[in-house]
Amino acid sequence: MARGGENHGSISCFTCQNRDRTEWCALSPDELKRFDRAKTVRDFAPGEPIYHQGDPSHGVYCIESGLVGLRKIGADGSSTLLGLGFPTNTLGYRALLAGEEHLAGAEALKPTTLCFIEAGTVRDLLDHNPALGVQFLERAARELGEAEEKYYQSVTLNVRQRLIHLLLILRERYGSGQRNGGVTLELPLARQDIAAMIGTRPETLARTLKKMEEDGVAKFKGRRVDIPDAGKLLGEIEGDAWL
Amino acid sequence: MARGGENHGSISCFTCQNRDRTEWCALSPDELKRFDRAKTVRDFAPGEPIYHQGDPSHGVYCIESGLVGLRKIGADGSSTLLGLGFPTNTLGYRALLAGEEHLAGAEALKPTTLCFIEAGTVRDLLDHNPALGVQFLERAARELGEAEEKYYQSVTLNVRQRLIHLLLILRERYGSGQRNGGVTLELPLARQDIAAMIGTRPETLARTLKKMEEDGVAKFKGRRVDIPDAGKLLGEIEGDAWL
DNA sequence: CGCCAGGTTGATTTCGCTCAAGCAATGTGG
DNA sequence: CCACATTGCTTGAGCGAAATCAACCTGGCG
Repeated sequence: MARGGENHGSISCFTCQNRDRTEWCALSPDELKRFDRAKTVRDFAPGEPIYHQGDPSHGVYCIESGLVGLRKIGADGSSTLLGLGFPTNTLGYRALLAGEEHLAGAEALKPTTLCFIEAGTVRDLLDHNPALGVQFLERAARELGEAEEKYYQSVTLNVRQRLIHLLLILRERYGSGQRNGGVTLELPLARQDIAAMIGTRPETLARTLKKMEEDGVAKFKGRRVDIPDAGKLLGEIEGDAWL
Repeated sequence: MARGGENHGSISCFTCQNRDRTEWCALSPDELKRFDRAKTVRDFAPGEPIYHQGDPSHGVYCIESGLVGLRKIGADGSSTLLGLGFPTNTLGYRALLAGEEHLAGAEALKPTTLCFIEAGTVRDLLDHNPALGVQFLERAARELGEAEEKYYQSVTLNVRQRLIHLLLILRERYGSGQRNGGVTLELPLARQDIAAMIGTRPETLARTLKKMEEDGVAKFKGRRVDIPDAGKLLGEIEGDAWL
């Protein structure tokens, strides 16, 4: 188990590149000052837990950089990734606002830096700045739509189609186009975690990857994926509502 | 196709029994007056559509009485029920807040009365009353949790377990306890729709029901269900996080 | 070098879907 | 009132997708 770094006070919300793409863009300069003073910055190594499934919410976590996974462990020990957290995303707000426990645990999947803001501070800001509430409301509404869509896909699509959907989402962040119309991407996830993301087993995933290689729609070498013709991938899932 | 009733002005928000269990409890008397004047009341017969999948959101619908289903139709014509709307629930707020189309269509499953509030009015109230936003925020956070849980169950549980979860939810509203510790419930749904709720086919559902009867855990006569020992049902899904 | 976690492969089984037919219950028109 | 479509539900047979169980690679890494 790798150890993550400790606090480092070097990061300021005022210089944060992400800020205007987060909910916190609604804060006034005064509020931002308060927010900046109240926050705690912390680094996490891959695999390191951020909070645990079943914990009450102590506050929210704003992702500065890296990648985090929301993992739910079943009674039988099986693990499912309910979602990913990217930079600019705020984690843990759901449990805080609903007054519930965390449904899933959060852990770093890549070296990650995030800012923790204590529950009381969040609630206080929320009480005094309606615009912040609106930001979170819009965010919650969007995520609710995504969650419903994910459910719908899980009951209507097979493993191969679900995998393709995941690849297309990851392409937006980790993909790089190529001259010939193809795409290459460096996956941020291990096989096990890809399986956990689409709700299947590693064995089934391996077989699906192999079949896709045989069909010539993608090539998988370690975490590198080559997609010669993205259109062919899209063709396999056409008919789906796409966002 | 049965025709629903027309507008009837007889219902007032001031005498509405449900009001303090809805988001609109946050409205001031003044705002409520405005809300009451702006609303449109309408009856729907079973099967009648309220709004359609893919429509932009024109406003929200507050369920006064009855039952509504949120149905998503696939490219192949298959239908999935993404959720149910009970009295006191407000429908259509997600699409409005996220600025998206309706992911699913809404239709009455039982004779239903609901109040429509036009988008502009909702936005206006939201802008002037932060407490209303907080109400919707809490609601969205709760529903987000439910949606994630539903997704999780769809990838980890089999048909029988998903059916049991549904029965336990319906028991809360349609169940009546019996002297001997058993429960009887009158399902508000046809077989097809029960199947659509748990993401399976009617044939599979029929087989599952039969097996459960053979196992003596429940008896299904039409829409009436008899559960001699609720503990036995709970036993089959124990280990799950329960709310 | 040996160990171990992660990944792949193979054999088998289970679950749920598809297709097809049969069977009430309900409705409709003659 | 009866012949008959229609619709919703059940049953059966066969198939296919994915889980399971088990073995075997592979590439770090102490």
